[in-house]
Amino acid sequence: MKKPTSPRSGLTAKQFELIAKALADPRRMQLLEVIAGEEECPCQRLRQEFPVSKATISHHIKELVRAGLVEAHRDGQFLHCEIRREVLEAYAGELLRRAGGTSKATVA
Amino acid sequence: MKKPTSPRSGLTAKQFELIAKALADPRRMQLLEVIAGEEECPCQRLRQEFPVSKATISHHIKELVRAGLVEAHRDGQFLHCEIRREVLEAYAGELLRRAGGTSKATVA
DNA sequence: CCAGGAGTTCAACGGTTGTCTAACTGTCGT
DNA sequence: ACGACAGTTAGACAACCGTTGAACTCCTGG
Repeated sequence: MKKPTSPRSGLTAKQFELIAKALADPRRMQLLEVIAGEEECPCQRLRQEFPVSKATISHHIKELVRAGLVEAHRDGQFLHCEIRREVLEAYAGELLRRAGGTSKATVA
Repeated sequence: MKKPTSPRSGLTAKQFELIAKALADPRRMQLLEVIAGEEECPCQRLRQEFPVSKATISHHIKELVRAGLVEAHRDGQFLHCEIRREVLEAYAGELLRRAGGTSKATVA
């Protein structure tokens, strides 16, 4: 058995965990907020916004992508990040579904 | 400035962060699920459910309480845990509010 | 072709954290 | 009062993670 919890939200148990971990770091959350703020947010923008090295930015973006929270396309030498709201909403929904109990908790 | 992000959901920025971290650990999430499953869940129950030492359980519960996700009352030698759905829902709401962007994302 | 900039990868360091055992506190039944 | 049981605290250890600088690749403009 690989799926103890039924992914009614379209989220794998593993993915759910990855998202939770991705959201746990404050800096990464900030990055996500900025990415969500603009469509097709260039990676460069993030560096200007926060006092972190580009290696760190790269690392965080990789994690966000791994969690499925953002999608990254490469445009020449630039990398554009786009948030995947569906996934975030699915996470929020699954969260309430797991611990919501009596509350029907339907999101979005 | 102590509040860069306005807590429209009633969640402090700090609390938001605490909740995110509390939710990040898979085991803690499982504990929360069990707690949410029953009202007034006795601490003992959790030990039977998972193969972890009582010290670990105690630690996790402390974290959950610190995040405001559960409330614990002591009844004699027993400790009863109760989930605070309002807080969980507030977290889910704030999450979508921060990264939801275009989506209105109203929860509960 | 070459110089420079954008992003990735690597090895390393420091801090955080989940887990344990062991000792402790507090409560109940007898 | 004693012993058994529920939970807490302290200390220690291992694993993980965020962060960095440096070396690397790839793309672009001249």
